[in-house]
Amino acid sequence: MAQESPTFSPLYRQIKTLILQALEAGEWRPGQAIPSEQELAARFSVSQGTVRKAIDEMAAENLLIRKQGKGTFVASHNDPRALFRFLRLVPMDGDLSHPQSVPLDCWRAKAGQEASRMLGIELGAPIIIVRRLLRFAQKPVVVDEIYLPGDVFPGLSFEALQDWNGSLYSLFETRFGLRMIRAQERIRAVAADRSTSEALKVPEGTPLLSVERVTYTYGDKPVEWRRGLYSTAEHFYLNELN
Amino acid sequence: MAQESPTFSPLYRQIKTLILQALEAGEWRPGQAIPSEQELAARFSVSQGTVRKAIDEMAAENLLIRKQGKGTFVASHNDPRALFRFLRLVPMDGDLSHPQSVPLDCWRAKAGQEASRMLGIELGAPIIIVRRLLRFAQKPVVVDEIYLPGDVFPGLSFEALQDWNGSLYSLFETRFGLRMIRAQERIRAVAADRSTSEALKVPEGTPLLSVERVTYTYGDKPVEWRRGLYSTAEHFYLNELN
DNA sequence: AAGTGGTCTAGACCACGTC
DNA sequence: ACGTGGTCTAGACCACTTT
Repeated sequence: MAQESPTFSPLYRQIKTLILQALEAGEWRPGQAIPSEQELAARFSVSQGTVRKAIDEMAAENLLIRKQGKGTFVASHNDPRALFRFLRLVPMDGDLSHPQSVPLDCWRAKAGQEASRMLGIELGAPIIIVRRLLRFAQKPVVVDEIYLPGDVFPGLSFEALQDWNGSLYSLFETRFGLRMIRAQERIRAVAADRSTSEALKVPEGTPLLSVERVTYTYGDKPVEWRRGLYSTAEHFYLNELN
Repeated sequence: MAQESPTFSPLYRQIKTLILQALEAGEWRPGQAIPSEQELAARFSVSQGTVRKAIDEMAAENLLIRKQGKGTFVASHNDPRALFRFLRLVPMDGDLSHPQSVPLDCWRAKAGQEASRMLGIELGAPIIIVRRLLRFAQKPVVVDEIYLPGDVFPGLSFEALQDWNGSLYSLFETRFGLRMIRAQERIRAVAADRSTSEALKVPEGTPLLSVERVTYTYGDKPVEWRRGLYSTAEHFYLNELN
C-alpha cells in the first residue's frame, strides 16, 4: 500500500514547532515563565494534553524547565545548574568549587579553512578568537581557544570578557541573545606544546586531552568552535553512558 | 505544612518497578516481545495510559524498544545498533566498519583495593581479568583490561572469548544472562607504556586516552570495571552534549 | 480483518507553590 | 483559596504490521 501521508507529523509536534518559533523569536526571555499549558492550549486550539506532550519533549531537550506548582520556564545558562551540562571536567578529589574563567586574549581575524567549515561560514568571513584559561581552586586546568562568527557577536571585546563574572555561555545569552542548545565534542590525546605547557604549568610533552567542540543554537546553527586542552593530572572528563 | 506523603510514588512508577522486576527475573528474554499494553494494563489493573507512561520511561532508558504495529521488545546487545551505545570511538575518515575484538589473555585473580571498590565486592573475592585488543579495519586502536566479578561469570575462559563472534556485552547477555544497562566513563590523557605501545604499534610515550569504565546491570549493581587505552592517531572519542 | 503501538480528547483529581 | 504542573482514566481514532 502507498503511504497516504509520507510527511505525516502529529499535532503535538506541530505545536512544538510553534513554541520553538516563539522561543527563537524571543517572545519569552531565558529564565522567564512561558504561558500555562491551559493558555497555550487555548492559543493553539488543541487540548491541554497535546500541549503537554510538546512541552515534555522540549523539557527532555533542556529547552524548557518544568516546575510543579510554579510554571514552565525558558532554560537559561545563567542557571548555575547549567554550567556542568557542557563542562564535563571533574576534580579527582571531589572538590565541587566552581571554575574561574580568565581571559588571556581576544582578537579579530578572517576565517580559515577549518574555521569556515566548522562554523558554516564563508572563507575569509570575520571571526573573533578568544583565548582563555580555566582554573579550579586557583590551579590552571584548561586552555581554550574559541572561534566565533564575527557578525553574531558584535562588540565582543577583551574588556567585556574581563568584566563578566559567570560562564561564557551566560555572557553570550545575556549580551547577544544567543542560546547554546547542544554541542558535539571530539576528544583526542595530545602532547603539550611549549605555550600550552607554560599556561597549564605542566612539563612540555605532558599528555593532555584535546577537546574540540562545536556548539549549536536554534535550528542547528553552529555558532562556536573551540579547542580545549585539559590537564588531567588532578581532573578527569566524566561521561555517563545511558 | 507537613507533607502528607513524603514517599509518594505515582502509579505508573510502581508499574514500572513491576515490569522492571519481571525483566530482571527473566520473564521475557532480550530481543523478545513483552505483552501488549492492553494485556499489561489488565494484568496490573490499571488503564492502558498508565502502562504506556511506564513503558515510555523504560524506552527512554534503552531498556525496552517500541516498534509501532509490532509490539514492545526487550533491548538486547545482540542488536548491532547497540554496539556504539557504549563505544564512542569514531574513525576520523568516516569509515563505518565494525571493530574486531581480539582476546589477548584471560586469567583468574583476587580483587585488590581498587577492583573491590569499583565492583562493590569484598577484598580478595575472586575476579576474572581479560585483556583484549580492538581493531578497526585491521589496525589496533584500543587495548582493554577488563575486571569481572568471578561469581557472576562462571566458566568464562579464553577459549569462550575466542569462539565468540560479536561484542563482549552480547556474550555476557547470551552466556550469563547479564544485561548491561548503563556505564560511567572517566577519561584522562596518559603516555603509552612499553607493553601498550607494542600492542597498539605506536612509539613509547605517545599520548593515549585512558578510559576507565564502570558498567552497571539491573539495580545499579556494578558488574564490570575496565580500563581502555585508546590510540587517537586516526580516531577520536565522540560525545554529544544535550 | 485483526492486533499493535501512537495520537488526541475531555474530565476528574492530586501535589506543589503562592497569595 | 487559587493556579500551576502531574497523574489517571476512558474512549475514539490513526498509522503500521501481520495474517
